[in-house]
Amino acid sequence: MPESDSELVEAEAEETAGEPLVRRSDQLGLGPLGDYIGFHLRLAQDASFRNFVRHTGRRDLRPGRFTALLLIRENPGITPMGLSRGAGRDKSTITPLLRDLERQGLIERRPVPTDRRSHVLALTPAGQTLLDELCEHAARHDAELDEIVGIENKPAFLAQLRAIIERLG
Amino acid sequence: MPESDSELVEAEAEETAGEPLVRRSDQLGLGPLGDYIGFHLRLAQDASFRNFVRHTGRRDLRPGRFTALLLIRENPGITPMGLSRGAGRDKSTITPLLRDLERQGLIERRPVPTDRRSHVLALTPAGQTLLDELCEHAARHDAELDEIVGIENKPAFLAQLRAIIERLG
DNA sequence: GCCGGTTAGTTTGGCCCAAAACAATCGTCG
DNA sequence: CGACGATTGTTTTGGGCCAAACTAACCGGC
Repeated sequence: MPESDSELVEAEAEETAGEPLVRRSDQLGLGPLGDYIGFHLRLAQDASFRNFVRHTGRRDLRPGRFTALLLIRENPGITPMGLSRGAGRDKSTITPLLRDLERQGLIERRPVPTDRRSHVLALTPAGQTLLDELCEHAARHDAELDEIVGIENKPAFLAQLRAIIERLG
Repeated sequence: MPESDSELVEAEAEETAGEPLVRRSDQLGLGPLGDYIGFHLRLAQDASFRNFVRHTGRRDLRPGRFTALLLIRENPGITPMGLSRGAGRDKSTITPLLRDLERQGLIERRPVPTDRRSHVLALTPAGQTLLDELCEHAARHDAELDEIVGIENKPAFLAQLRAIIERLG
């Protein structure tokens, strides 16, 4: 009976003292990624995004909605195309966003007499109220970022982000 | 015939010397957004993302795929969950991503004998070849970012991004 | 051995986003 | 005036991403 029913045993010899077959997920190497600005930019933006949502508590009002409402308030007479450029989003992204905001009674679209293709956007009273509330959350959220970066470093940090935004247009 | 067929004319009196009805899109105000780190983080990440795609030329291989391939190469024996944590993506995002990479013949999934729930990921030769090519594009892309930020500022800049990632994790 | 809590991976549903195709309108130039 | 190119906004299509619900498998204690 020396080797009656053993056939698939040798496959495990690989494990001895060599690398483990399965890599534990808490000791990963990043390779070149560890030094890439782009990679860290992505992770930092994700973290900031999630923190914003955590602050507002409402999952239905993401940064995109907030940006839209704020730009509408700050720029009376803005059109969807203006909003698209100001928010850095494609116009095809703006259409359903405005449709939702309008359906929720937060904004109004008014026809503009000089150009029948376009229309002008404005906050409703409900929209202003909601925006005021969101602004508080956003301010607290960004104050956290200020603290992490360090107030004294903020101007330089913002300048670097702006340089990336402009030079890579 | 002093006023034979004119009735809807008075509506235009509003335009005189007051604010224009329609805001031109090249002179937008940002309000509080102009000082928000989060807002600039989002725009910078968008710009970096688009620049990466521009460098590779291929619209089907976004940064997410690149990150996955690189982490698989850098961490032999990595599992989908490890990849999820390393790349900072939800595990439900990883599933279709791996399915596609496998269908394209770029990666392999091997069963792991000690845990029948999981499997181990590995690059195929085709995957290695493609990754090598992508690495060149990625290096050039990130070198642009280095230049924009300024090599002497890069360590501090990366440290600030990492601080955001960790403290808001 | 078995049972409750945990973990790996998949599926489903929903939002955000962009590219491309399209209709309506505008401006201009002849 | 009238035609042509540019611009506004919508729709369609396709992808990435997340959260929650689900299945299968693991692991601990009893």
